[in-house]
Amino acid sequence: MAKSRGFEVQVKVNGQPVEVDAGSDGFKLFTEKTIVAMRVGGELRDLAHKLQDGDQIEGVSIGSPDGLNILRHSAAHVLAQAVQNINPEAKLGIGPPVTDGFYYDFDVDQPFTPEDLRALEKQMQKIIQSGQRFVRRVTNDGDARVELASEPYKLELIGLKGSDVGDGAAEVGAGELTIYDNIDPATGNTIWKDLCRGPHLPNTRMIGQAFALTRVAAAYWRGNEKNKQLQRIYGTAWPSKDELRAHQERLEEAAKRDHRRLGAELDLFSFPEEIGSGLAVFHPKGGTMRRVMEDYSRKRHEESGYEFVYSPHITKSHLFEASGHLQWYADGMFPPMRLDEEIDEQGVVRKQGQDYYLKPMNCPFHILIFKSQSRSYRDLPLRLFEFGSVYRYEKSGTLHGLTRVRGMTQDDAHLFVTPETMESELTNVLNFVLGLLRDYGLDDFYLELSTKEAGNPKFVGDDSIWQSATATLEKVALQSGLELVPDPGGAAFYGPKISVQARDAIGRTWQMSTIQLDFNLPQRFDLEYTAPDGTRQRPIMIHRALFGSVERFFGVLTEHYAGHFPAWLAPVQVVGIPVADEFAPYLDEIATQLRAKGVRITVDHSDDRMQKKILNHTKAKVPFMLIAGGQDRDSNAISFRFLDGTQQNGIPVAGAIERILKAIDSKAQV
RNA sequence: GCCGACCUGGCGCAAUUGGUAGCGCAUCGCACUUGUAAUGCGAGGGUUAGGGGUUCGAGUCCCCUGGUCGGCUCCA
Repeated sequence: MAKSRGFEVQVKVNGQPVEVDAGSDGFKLFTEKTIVAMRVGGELRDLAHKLQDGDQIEGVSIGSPDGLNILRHSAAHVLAQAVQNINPEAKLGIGPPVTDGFYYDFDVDQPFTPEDLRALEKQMQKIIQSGQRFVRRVTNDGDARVELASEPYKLELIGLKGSDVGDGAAEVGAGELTIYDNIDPATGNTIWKDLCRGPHLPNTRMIGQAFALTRVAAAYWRGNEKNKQLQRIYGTAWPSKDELRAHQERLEEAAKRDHRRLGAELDLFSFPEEIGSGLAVFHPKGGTMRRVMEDYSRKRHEESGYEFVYSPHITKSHLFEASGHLQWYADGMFPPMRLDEEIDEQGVVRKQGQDYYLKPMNCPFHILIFKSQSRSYRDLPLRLFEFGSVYRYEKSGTLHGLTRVRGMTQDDAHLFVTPETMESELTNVLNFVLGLLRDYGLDDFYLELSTKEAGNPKFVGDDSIWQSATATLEKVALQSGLELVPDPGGAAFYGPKISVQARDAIGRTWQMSTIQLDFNLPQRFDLEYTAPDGTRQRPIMIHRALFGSVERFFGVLTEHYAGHFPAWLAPVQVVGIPVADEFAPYLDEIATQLRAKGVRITVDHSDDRMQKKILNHTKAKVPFMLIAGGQDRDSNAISFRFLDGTQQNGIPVAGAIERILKAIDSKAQV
């Protein structure tokens, strides 16, 4: 370390005062290899950044969220360099870190193939091992335009700057324009460079071996459908091979839970090609589960003051003109069926036809039920509930198993309330929703408040109405004590909403219930009730889906439980396995007793060996296996085998029945 | 909708440079009657997603349609 010549600067490192020579950089302060960057006065900087007197400094460890982003961002640069090594004609898009990894977009003539990824990984290895230094260089618009003349997308970013860039924020920050040079440590030559805000790892070598390119995809430049599609390469990078392996194992665990796979394995549902994309059929086992889910929901709704209504799947166009759906969301609806039109020989319409639409939402129907009679304030809150089948023409590329379909069943309720009761009703609804979700086994929530985006014509209705509605929702959400995350611009076109986000067993979050306030439809349909003073008043509508859609909720629960459902939901709750045929009648008799109590039980009469039966029913994830042989029959007992492989032998039949009923009743996962 | 990859008996997979479809599981039959994750033997089942083209010959090559997957966009 060079001795100071006459003056030193004082900085604070993690709050502790430290004196260093003038002109020192972060490498002087942090000798541990795990520190890859630093925060200076809160700003992320390269370790090569020169320290100033009075700087408040913290080291950024590679394993921290900031450190991981820097690692992945640097890996993205190396990927881009590798691509241009192999194909110098490739034009660079953007290359930011994302959750668990990074991507880089390229404009290339030939899309990348999976084989290209292997070659690119090798090329990246070479770059990483060559130990190139990432060196930050401040430039200006004019110079950068000259340097990057052959990179049209970078030029566009230079023109945009700061806050306008969206995803390009990793390239050009709000402050000065910078380029990172990749310097060959042996020669000092610049091997490659990229417009970038940084910071970066000091050296490519620090990326190490724990990275992988994972997939290729297309992505619109700057996320806009109207722009050219670039070819995107996704990768992942971690501080160590163990962490990379752990990440890959998490992906494998998620794949094992994939409801599309489990749906086929457990014979729950399928998507026959003959029906059409995004349209599911539920098989007997899935159907049983659905019925149980729905029945329980019905029971709880009934207890909570909801009334049950039914409405048809199709309607004449007028209803959706009145509701505004055809004006705003016709693209998301199936095209109309034109009925009753009569045309003469000359092709002239003799009788005007009628357009019928499949319904994408239930609300207009429930509104008509409200309007079927004069309403008094005594009728309110009126809570109308329906498992309503709706159809939405989702773009083919967005369909995904049961979680994104074209035909689904909403557990939909519309509540008509007075302004005075709106707040208490919203509170009730939120508590009801959370309580019911807990019964189905989800208990880790946060809330999202979706509000309108100023100036977007998609949102209909008065600003002042939006403001008061939003304020009320926020108040109710905060009272719940749950974490509340803002979602600006995420509102429905007719009003703001609270959505309940649930974390599943492996920490993924799913949007579940939504509670939406609507001041718009009551107005469009001219809804009224008579107030205590005899005046006519407009009710407020609350839209509320609890599962969201039954199909989607079914998929989420399947993934949450990995197919190992709690006994009350399991399609087959108990299976009897005789040690030999002669014990089957003994089990049949126990099965009769259990069936009388409403338990879903089968006795396996197949001529498989007992061991094979255990295998089969374990794979089918039946919560209780009841095994019976001579010892059990002699003592009027049975033996339990559970899915984790444990067993309890010689349990008296009466106790066993009680054990099973208790598990079902308590909604426990056995 | 856009880009790319893919589609072989119910399911999971094989089939050298285009040469005439195999395996495992499942299903069915027979035998076995067994104490906690696969008993043995045998049988049936595919116009290789559908259609068209190239070729003496197509699961293999080309085109169209449908569907699936990964992304982008969208998500009332």
